[in-house]
Formats: sequence, C-alpha cells, structure tokens
Amino acid sequence: MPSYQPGSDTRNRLLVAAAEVFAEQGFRHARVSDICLRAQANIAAVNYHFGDKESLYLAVVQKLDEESKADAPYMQIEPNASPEEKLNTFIREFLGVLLKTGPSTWLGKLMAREMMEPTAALDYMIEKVIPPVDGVARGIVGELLSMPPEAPLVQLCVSSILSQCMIYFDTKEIALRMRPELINPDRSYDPATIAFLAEHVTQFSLHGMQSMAVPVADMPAGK
Amino acid sequence: MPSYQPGSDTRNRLLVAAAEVFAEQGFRHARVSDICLRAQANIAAVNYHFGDKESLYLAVVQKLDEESKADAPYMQIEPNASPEEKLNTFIREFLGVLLKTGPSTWLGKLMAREMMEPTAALDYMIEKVIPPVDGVARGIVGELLSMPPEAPLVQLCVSSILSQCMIYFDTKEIALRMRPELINPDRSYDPATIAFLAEHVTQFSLHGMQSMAVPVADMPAGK
Amino acid sequence: MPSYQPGSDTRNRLLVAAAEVFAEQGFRHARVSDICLRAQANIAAVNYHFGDKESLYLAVVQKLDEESKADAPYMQIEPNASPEEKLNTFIREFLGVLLKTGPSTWLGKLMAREMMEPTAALDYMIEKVIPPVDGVARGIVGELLSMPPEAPLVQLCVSSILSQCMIYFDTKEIALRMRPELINPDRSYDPATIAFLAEHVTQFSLHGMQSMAVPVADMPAGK
Amino acid sequence: MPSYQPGSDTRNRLLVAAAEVFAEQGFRHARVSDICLRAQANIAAVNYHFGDKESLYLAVVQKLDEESKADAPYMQIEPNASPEEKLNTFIREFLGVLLKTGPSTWLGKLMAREMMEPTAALDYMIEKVIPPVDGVARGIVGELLSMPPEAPLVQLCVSSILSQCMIYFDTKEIALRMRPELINPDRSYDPATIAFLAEHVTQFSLHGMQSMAVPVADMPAGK
DNA sequence: TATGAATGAGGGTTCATTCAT
DNA sequence: CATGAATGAACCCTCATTCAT
Repeated sequence: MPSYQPGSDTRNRLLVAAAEVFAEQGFRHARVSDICLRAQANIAAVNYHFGDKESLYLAVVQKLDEESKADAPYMQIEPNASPEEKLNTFIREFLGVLLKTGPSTWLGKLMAREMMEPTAALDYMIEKVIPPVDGVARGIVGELLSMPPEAPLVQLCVSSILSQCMIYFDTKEIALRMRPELINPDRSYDPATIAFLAEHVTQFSLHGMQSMAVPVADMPAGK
Repeated sequence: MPSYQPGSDTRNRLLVAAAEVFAEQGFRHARVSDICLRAQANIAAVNYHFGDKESLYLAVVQKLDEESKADAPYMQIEPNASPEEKLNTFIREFLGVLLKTGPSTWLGKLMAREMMEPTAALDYMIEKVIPPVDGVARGIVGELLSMPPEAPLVQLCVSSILSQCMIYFDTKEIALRMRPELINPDRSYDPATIAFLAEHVTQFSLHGMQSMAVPVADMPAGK
Repeated sequence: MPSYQPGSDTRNRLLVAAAEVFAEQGFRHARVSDICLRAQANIAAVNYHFGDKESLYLAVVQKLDEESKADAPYMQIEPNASPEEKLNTFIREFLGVLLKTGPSTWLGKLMAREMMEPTAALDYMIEKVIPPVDGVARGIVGELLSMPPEAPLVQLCVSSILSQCMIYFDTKEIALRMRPELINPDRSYDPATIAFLAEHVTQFSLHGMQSMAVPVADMPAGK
Repeated sequence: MPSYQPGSDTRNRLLVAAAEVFAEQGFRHARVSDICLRAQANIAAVNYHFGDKESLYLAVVQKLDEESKADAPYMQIEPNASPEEKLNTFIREFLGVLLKTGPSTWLGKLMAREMMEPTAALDYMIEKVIPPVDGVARGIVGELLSMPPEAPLVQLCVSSILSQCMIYFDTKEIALRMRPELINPDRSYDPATIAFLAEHVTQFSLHGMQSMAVPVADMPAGK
C-alpha cells in the first residue's frame, strides 16, 4: 500500500467519485457500490466516512457548490462596464459554465434532478446556490430597466434570460442526437458554439427588455 | 370474475395507471407493483400484457403523445391572424399545456426525465413529439422574421421562446417552495398566473426578435 | 415439484419455521435467512407473505397464542371441584404446559424474551395472552381467599403461585447443567418430575394463602 | 494526550461502560462502538484491551459479581435473629437488590439473559454467583424446616421463595405498562413498594413452609 | 386469458475486527 | 500504549420477472 497523499485519501476519493456517479445517475439510481468501486474504497467506506448515502450526497452538493463558486466568472462582473456589456459577459460566462464540464456542470445536473425528485439537497440549493447567481442577474437587469432588483418585472426578465441559457444544458441529450457535431466527446460544447449562442441570447434579451424599461427622463433619446 | 367491459379492460387500466406512475416517478423509480395496484390488476399483468416494464413505458409514451395531440390547442393556430397574435396564442396555449395537469403535462414530465437519463423513448420523442410543436413554432417565427422556417436564426429564436415557457415547468418544485401561493394543490398553476406569464414571454420575445427581422434596414440608431 | 398439500404450503411452513427460530434466537437474533432455509422457502418469501420480519413475528405470536389456547387444559377447570382441587389442577396443568414442548412452550420463550426487550408483540401478549390465564388463577385464588378476583391480595397470591411455576421454565438452562437427569433430550421435563413439582407448589401455595383468607363467618368451622 | 489518572484509565472506563451497555442490551445486541463511545475510548480499544467482545463480557460479569458481593446485604444475615426474622430480612434485601438499580441489578439482568441464550458466562454464574445466595437461603430455610440445607425439600422451598422475588424483576416491563405508577423513571421500584412486596412474600412463604417442617407432629386439624 | 405464488439478483446498512501508524 | 482508518461478512429488504395453474 502506498503512503497516503494528502488530498487523495479515501474520503476525498469518495467525494470525487460520488460527484460523478450522482451526476450521472441521480441520487436514487446511484449505487454506493459503484461509488466505492470508482473510489477504490471498501463497500463500507461510505457508511464509515459519511454515515449513509444521503449524507454523502449532501456533502457532495456542498463541495460542488464551493468548488463551483471558486471558478464562477459570471459572479465577477466588471463594475464599470455598461449594463449591456455586463449582460453580455454574464450570459457568456453563465453559458460557458453550463456547457463546459466541471464542478458547475455536475452541480447543474444534480440541480436538474432535484427539480424532478427533490431531496433535502434542494433546500440547500434554494438557499445557497441560486441566490448568488440570481442576485447578479437581477443587478444587471435592474440597471438595464432602471428598476430595483426586487421588482417583479426584473424577476420575470431574469427568468427569461436564464431559461434561454439553461435550455441548452437541459436539451443536451437531444442535441447530441440531432446535432452531434456541436458537442465534444466529453459532452462539452465547443467554445465557438458557446460564444455564438451567447451572442444570440444577449441580443434577444437586450431587445426583449428594451420595451420594458421605465420611461424615465434619463433614458437616452430615440427610444 | 366479472366479464370484461370493452374499453376498460385490464390492458387499458394498466396504460392509464402507468402513465400516472411513470409521470410521477420516472421510468426507473416507477414500480410495476404500484402500477398494477393502481390499475387494480395482478402483479403479473404488466409482463403478461406488455412483455416487460420498458415495453409498457413505450406504449405509455405513445398513448400520451396521441392523447396530447388530440387536445393540443397550440397546434391549431388561426391561419388568418397576424403573426404577433399567432405567437401570443401559441405561447399562451403552450404554457397552459405545461402548467396545468393532463396528458400533455405527463408527457412533458416524461420528456424532461428522458433528457436526464435517455431511454428508447427519447428517440420516439425526437421523432414524433417534438417536430410538430417545433414546426408550428418555426412557422410563426419564420413569418415574424420573414425567413424560411429552416433558417438557423429561426431555430435560435424558437429555442429562446420555448425555453422561457419551459422554465416555469422545470422549476415548479422551486416555485412550490418559494412562491407556494402561485400553485394549486394539484400542482397546476392558476389560469390567471399562466395568462400573466404568457403575456410577459410574448412581449419579451416579440421585442427580442424585432431587431433580427430581415430584410428591413439596419436597426435605427442607438444600437 | 410436488403438488401442494393443504396446510403445508410455503406460508404455513414459514410460520412453523419462524416459531422455532424466534423461540430459539429471539426476534432480533433470528435471521430470516434461517427461517426461509428451515421452511425450504426462498429468501424473499418472508417479505412476500408477511411484508417484513416484524410482521412475520407478530403473526407467529398470534398463531402460537391460538394454538396454545386450543390445548390449554388449565383453562378448563372442573367447576364443581373444591377450590383446593382446582388450584392443584391449575398448577399441574400450567406447569405441564410450561415444561413440556409445544406451542405454549414456544410462546413462553417468546414472552420471556419480550420481557427483556419488548417489541410490539408485548402489547399483544398483555392484552390477549396474559388475561385468560390470569383470570382463571384469580378466580381460584379468590374462591380460596373468599375475596373478589380483583382484590389486590388475590393479585399478590396469583403472582406468588405463577412465579413458582415459571421459575422452572426460566431456569431450564441452569437445570440442564446442574440436574441434567431431570430433563429429556428434547428439553422437556419428565411427567413424573412435573407432577412432583406441581405437588410441592400446590402445598406451598395452599398453606401460604391459608393465613390470608378473610375471617368471615361463613368460613367453615375449624378455621 | 493527557497523562493517565490511575484508576480511571481506559480499561476501567471500558469495564464500567460495558457493564451498563451489556445490562441494557444483552451480550449480542450490545455494540462495542456504543461501549467505546460511552467510555470515551477509541473504537479499537475493546479489542486492544480485552482481545474481543466476549472476553470483555466475561470480565464485566466477574467485576459485577465482585462489586455485587461487596454490597449484598442479604448475604450478611444477623446470626442471632430468629429464622423468621432472618427470612424476612433475606427477602427484603434480595428484593431490594433486584428492584433498585446498581451493580447487582445489572448482574441480574445479565443472568436473566444468560438463561435465555447461555454463553460462557453462564458457567461462571452457576459456579460463582448462584451458590452464595443459594447457600444463605438454604441455611435459613433449613433452620425453619429443621432440615439440613442439602435436603431436597429445602431446595424446593428455596426455589419457591426466590421465584416469588424474581418475578417482580422479570415482569418489570409488564408492570411498566400496567402499573406505571409503581415504577420510578430510572426503572427502579419505590422502597415502600419493595417493603410491601417483601412483607407479602415473607408471609406467604412462612406459612407455605409451616406444613412442611419436620419432625413436628402432623399439622393441627383443619388440614 | 389471467393469476397468486415464488424467485434471485442486488440494494443500503451494520458491526466486530484488523492494520498501519 | 493507543488510535483512526479501513475491511468484509452478513443482514433485511426491494422488485422485475417467471412459473404452474
């Protein structure tokens, strides 16, 4: 047996393997035997380190959330940019996070599954995962509409924007069948495709919101 | 043993019960014992009538698709209306189908699950379920953009429009937790709420597409 | 496969095997695999026929109770006999039931275990198993003491009598080690030994209660 | 790591914790993890200090026996008292030991379990635990009956006496359900209740034995 | 045509024990 | 002397499927 390398001990390997298996199979379908196999751990390792399957799942969600936040560029929008640029950046980065592969993608899959069959993890997501990205989006949209971020209309527009991004994540299996050339073997989208989609969503959304901006005096002339 | 009543025999009851259970639980989680119980049929009835669980599932998808088409108002758009009216009608009806309860909703749930873990049914859906609604949407958008329905830009806009509707279906579990007052006990949305959402999506989309229409001159200054 | 003989089908075999195993091992130690093995049934048979281990256990208790009542001679005391004779008969039969082998012995073992680690079955026993024998004993003792069966003193004396019988059941393992000649290979006591013990308990108890009888006028002279 | 305090080291804490857990759960149900937890010791401590679970159990039985003998008042009967007084004292003290809580009670529970599923500890008990109390009881009864302690009749009467005490220990779970007011929250009986029961058992037994005493003439008329 | 009974593979979890440190 | 990590056998239960009738 080789000596343990820090950060690669059984518990961590379990966490990594579980993230993959849970993302692929969902909570209920995932087999702890699979997870242990992939983590090269004993079948009882999950129980020893996490108590039970569900606690492992929660730990995975939490870990993925933290890792995801660590590399979530759409959370760091340049404050001095114009709102249009901000929206463009946000959409580009949000789409990128969804359509590449990485912790955020896994977390996305887990969240999508939680919507279909909620577990205790959904509460965590509603409380910890959604608010940050929702907040950023509302800030940008509020600025665009000259409204406070809490305004109902801002909420509606944020939904419209996020949904246009998420659909490419949700329908990946269909795209894989109808447009396989757009998707890489590792199931990620090509950066060029992502950029193209981002551009469309940005244009569609910017114009979609133009008519909704409050007609205040300080809006630029011509609209 | 009572004699059989045509149209309400075991096979049909099985189909009806299975539709409900599959929609609620998904293919893998659904238990054939539950289905048989709900159909007041013997535990062996599924295997007897359909061979195995998956064949029953396929039969259910097919049946749901047929029933769904039978009452899908968004497929019958008034041909003489203006394209804007057509889009408004389409969105209102599509949202209605997604957010009420009925065969279409069940099929929607099944499709959403197929996106996460595809089975043989996904191919059926890609071939039979999606094209009709996609075709209608592309017709309307093509008309609005003065483009042929096959144009890539039309495809992108259709995605943008459909996604804005589908998000309210996908995030129902979140809405249930954050805005429970919007959702009825039977998990359907209130007609007024649906109408309100449809109005927003229509406005957002109509303006979102305005800038994209050909062959008009470049958009007016300011962009 | 031979055709089924009524009364010896899987469910019944399971019940019989479970009675033995539960009596030998107690509820928790008993393995359903052992039970199924002994019943020549599949490992899933318990779940199929009874739902789970505990329901099987409850069914066993109930069945044993019924069988036990079917051959419980101490419940049928000759009404015209003198109270002394009644007590003698009761003790002799009660001891016999405890120290031979049969449904009552198994039920006795189960009850003894329930006292140490109660399950839902204890409630059944308190409600259904104990009252009948307690009632008979109180009737006899009440007659002997010229008191109503509900009198606290009657209760105390019944406890004293029953305990003297039960100790030979409870300490069978010790007797097996210290006086092996008294116990048959099938773990039952010899009828002669039982008769001898019954005689002692009767004498001890009759005299034990003599001083406690109420000194009413209608007691026969000489006492 | 703090330095060891003599008399409170891991091994002793283990012994104390194990006594409690074994008494509560029995040998097989007791979990070494529980014992280690309660002893604030490592999960491997039992195997390290005692080899395995059963050796720990044996050590516990031995320790409990020693402690029990150290505070067993019924073993120290006043030699000059009348035999009736001696019996009264013995019963009162024996009942007290059984129905309070302490090392003797724990040992009692362990013995009761050994009767149901004997382990190696039963041999120890037969050899070391039972003889002393049996001897005292036989001495008193022998004196009352004017017989040698080894006489079979003495043995029978001792059984009758001890059983009347033990039943209140054995049926504690039933009493807890039918007469909860008699039992304290810590599962011990009230001293007043114990005294009352002791009085009854003494009277019942003294009279029960009267007729058996030799070499007096036949019991007076009436029987 | 239809069923109640039965099956077996496999799921998560428990727990005394072992091992490297 | 002592420990945290890890192990593997075993347990109860689930469930789609099969079989004899």
